[in-house]
Formats: sequence, structure tokens, C-alpha cells
Amino acid sequence: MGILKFMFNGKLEKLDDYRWLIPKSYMEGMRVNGIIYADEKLLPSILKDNAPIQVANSAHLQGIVCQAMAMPDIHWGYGLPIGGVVATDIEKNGVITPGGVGYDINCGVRLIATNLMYKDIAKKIKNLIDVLFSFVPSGVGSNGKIKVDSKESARVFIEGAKWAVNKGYGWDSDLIFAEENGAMKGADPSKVSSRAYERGQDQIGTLGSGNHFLEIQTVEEIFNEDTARIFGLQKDGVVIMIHTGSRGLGHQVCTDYVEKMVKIGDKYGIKIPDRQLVGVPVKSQEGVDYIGAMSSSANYAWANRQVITHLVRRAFEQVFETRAENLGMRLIYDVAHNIAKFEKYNISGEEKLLCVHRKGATRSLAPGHKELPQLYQKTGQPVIIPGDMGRCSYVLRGEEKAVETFYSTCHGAGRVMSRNEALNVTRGRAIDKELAEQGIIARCAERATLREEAPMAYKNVTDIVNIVEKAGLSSKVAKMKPIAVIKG
DNA sequence: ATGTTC
Repeated sequence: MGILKFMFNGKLEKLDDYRWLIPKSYMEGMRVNGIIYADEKLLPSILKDNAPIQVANSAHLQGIVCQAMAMPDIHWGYGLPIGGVVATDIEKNGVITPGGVGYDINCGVRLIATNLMYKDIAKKIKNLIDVLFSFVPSGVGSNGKIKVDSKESARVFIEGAKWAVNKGYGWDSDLIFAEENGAMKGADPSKVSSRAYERGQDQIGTLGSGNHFLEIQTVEEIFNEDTARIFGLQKDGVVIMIHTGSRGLGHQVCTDYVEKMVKIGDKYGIKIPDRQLVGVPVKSQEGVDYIGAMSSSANYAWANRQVITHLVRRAFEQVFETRAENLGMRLIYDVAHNIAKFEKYNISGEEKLLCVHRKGATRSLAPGHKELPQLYQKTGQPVIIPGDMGRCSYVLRGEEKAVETFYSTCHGAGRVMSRNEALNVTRGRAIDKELAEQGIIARCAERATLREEAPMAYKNVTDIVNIVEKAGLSSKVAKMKPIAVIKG
């Protein structure tokens, strides 16, 4: 067993080629071990920042079961690192922590199929991306055409994607192919502050900024023919990927509840090594309130991605002069990668209801799981992994071994540079021109965003998915390359 | 991520 020394004054013990242990003994108060999924090649970039300490910190959470985990795309985040997975036992006063969900509640990704091949869109791609850019508002503070008053907002919070479909923004079948069918239980609109309501009232159907994007991609490589066929993916086929979340609403909800939880101090006698990991028992009044507001935000995010799906279909209809149905624009799947959910697991022979926090981590259900739609029973869950805008993205499928991570896997490439660092090293560069030289058309609301999101600011997503595949959490189905990108 | 320092 090899032992490596690293910056944060700890030890990572090699469990196997893809699992690295932070032993409980590392820090006083850790209730369980920490495990980071990585390989030798990736470790230096992971150890470059303090994210491993955040894994150790999260192992202190009251009620935590099994181990605190981080996926290979781990990097420094608020409280829990991006890439973190922690589950608490709600019957053991287990906590829920807003820092374990993140500010962009239900940030997530959806993938839309088409029956188009690259050759069908090659000549129309500029027009297509311009129409998409005009249809889907993007950028910080961007507003959409849909306005919802507080009564209508409450419906969005409860019904999620179904609200959008009922309004005409989508197909009934879209709801089959979204995690939670696009609306989780437990939303309580009365727990959302008026300021959060206000911020959400005109942002449905907007992309936002930062790493959020809309891409037209082509399937470059198929790794699993049978599964790809069932998912609706074929070589050189065109797909559309949408990456966004709950916008200003979720951000406000996180802000509100972190503040509330800090304010109540040690009412529940909870000890944590980092204030950013502030949390309350799931069953406490404050916990129930946060869950009501978080679920409302999650459902808003599903409505948001659903409305954007509608706008994408309208854009394709305009450019191809036929109905989206004729273009085969069905939803392949929609995943959340910033969320806390209640799921049952067998823990040492006992069935327990756990609060599973996935922050920069994606659910990865194995074949046969009852939560999966009929179409994906034999394949396992489509796991959509966005990469950076210059390289590629992946579709994986869930595998049974992922039960050890509460059916979780990675969520993307993971940053290797902070936003500021990326801005500094790309000063004076025209990222859109660089992308154009590689055959990728980029449109953005704010040019600086392209530099913050430059491919070099990210790890190579291929390295990340190879690790989760070799660790057995999920396996590769298809690799897509971007041909046109919209950024905020 | 974010009406990017209420």
C-alpha cells in the first residue's frame, strides 16, 4: 500500500488504482473515512488545491454513513468540494447542508436526440446557431419571455417540467426521460423567500452564464453499440446538449438558508470544522424548510431546461422547415448534478432512508433499477457528462458497482484553473477564433466568459470518465464533439 | 454558479 504526502499535510492511502483513502484518523472528529476516486496521473492536479481537506471536513457531518466521497472531477467548492458525494442517515439525526448541494441548485444537463446526421446540418450550422442564440437568452441576469407571478411560480416549484409541458413547452414523453420525471417531491413554495421568487419570475427558459451552455454536437465514437441504439445515438448523428440550472432563484435560496443556519448557531449542537458546511438535521424544522425551498428550486431548474428544450425545437423547426417530431427531437435524458435527495439503501443489512448529497456528481443508476423508465431498464441510466467546449462530452451508463457511491458518478471535466487564473492566462486571446480553427462555432453573451471557460481551464474529461469507468461506477456509451456552442 | 461586493 503506497502512501503519498501532499500539500494539505495529510496522507492519501492507495486502496487500488482508482481509489484513494483519507483515513478517519487524519483529522479529529471525522466520523468516517474519505475516498477520492482518481488515478496516479490525476492526483497532482487534485492535490493542487485544498479540495481533499473538504472531503475530510465533510466526513464530520452528523449522521454520515459509509464514507465521504469525491469523484475524479473534484475541485474546491463552497463547503463540500465540487465532485462530493455524502449521505446521512435521517433517523440518526443526519444533517442536510446547503453547502453540500451548492449555489446552483439542480444544475444539470439534458441531451436531445435528432435523426439528423452531420452532413444534414453542415451547411446550415451558422444559421442554426444564430437562430438558437436569438431564441435562448443567455448571460448573467438574462431574462426570458415567460413571466410568472407568485401564484404561477408556486406551480412551477411544485410541478417542475410538467408545468412547462402543460403550458405547451414540450412533449408529454419528455417527462418520462428526466430524473424524477422533472419534479421531485417535497417542494414547499411557502419556504421560498420573496426575494428568491422575484429573481425567478422572469428567468425560466434562460441559460445563464459561467459553465452553462447549449451545444450542437455530433457523435464521434460509440463504445457500446446496443446501449447507444437504445439511447438513440448513432455515429455522426447530431445531438443537442443543454447545461443550466435554477439561475438566480436557486442562488438566492442557498444564500437565504446558509444565512439562516449560521444564525441559529449551535441550536442542535452540531460540530463542523468549516462554517461553510453548516447544516441542520433533516428532520428539524429548519431542515424541512430548506428541503421545501431546495426542492422548489430543483423543480424550477427542470422547468427551465424543459422550456429551453422547447426553444431549441422551435429553432430547428424554423431552420429545417419541418416539425421537431419529424426531426426525431426526443429527450434522451435529463440529469441533476447539484442536489440532495432521499433514497433508500441497504446499510449493513438494514434498509435506511438516506439524504444523499450530490454536488458536482451525477446519479448513475444500474440496469434494472426501479426508478428507470422502461426503455432504459436493460441499459441502465444515461449519464450525461459535459466536457469543455473545445474537446468532447460523453454519455455513460450506470453500472451496478456504483451502489458503493450511492449510485453516483462524475459530472464533468472539473476545473484545473480558477476563473481568475483562466482570465489571466488567456489575456489578449480570442478564444472564439481559436475554436473556429478547430471547426467549432462559438457565440456568447459576454466575451470574457469564453476565456473563463477556455478548454485549458479544465481537466480533460476523457481522463475523468476513464477513471469512473475503470472504478466500475459507469461505462462509456458514446463520445460527442461540439460543433457549435452558445455560452452565457 | 450569481442582478459576479446586500
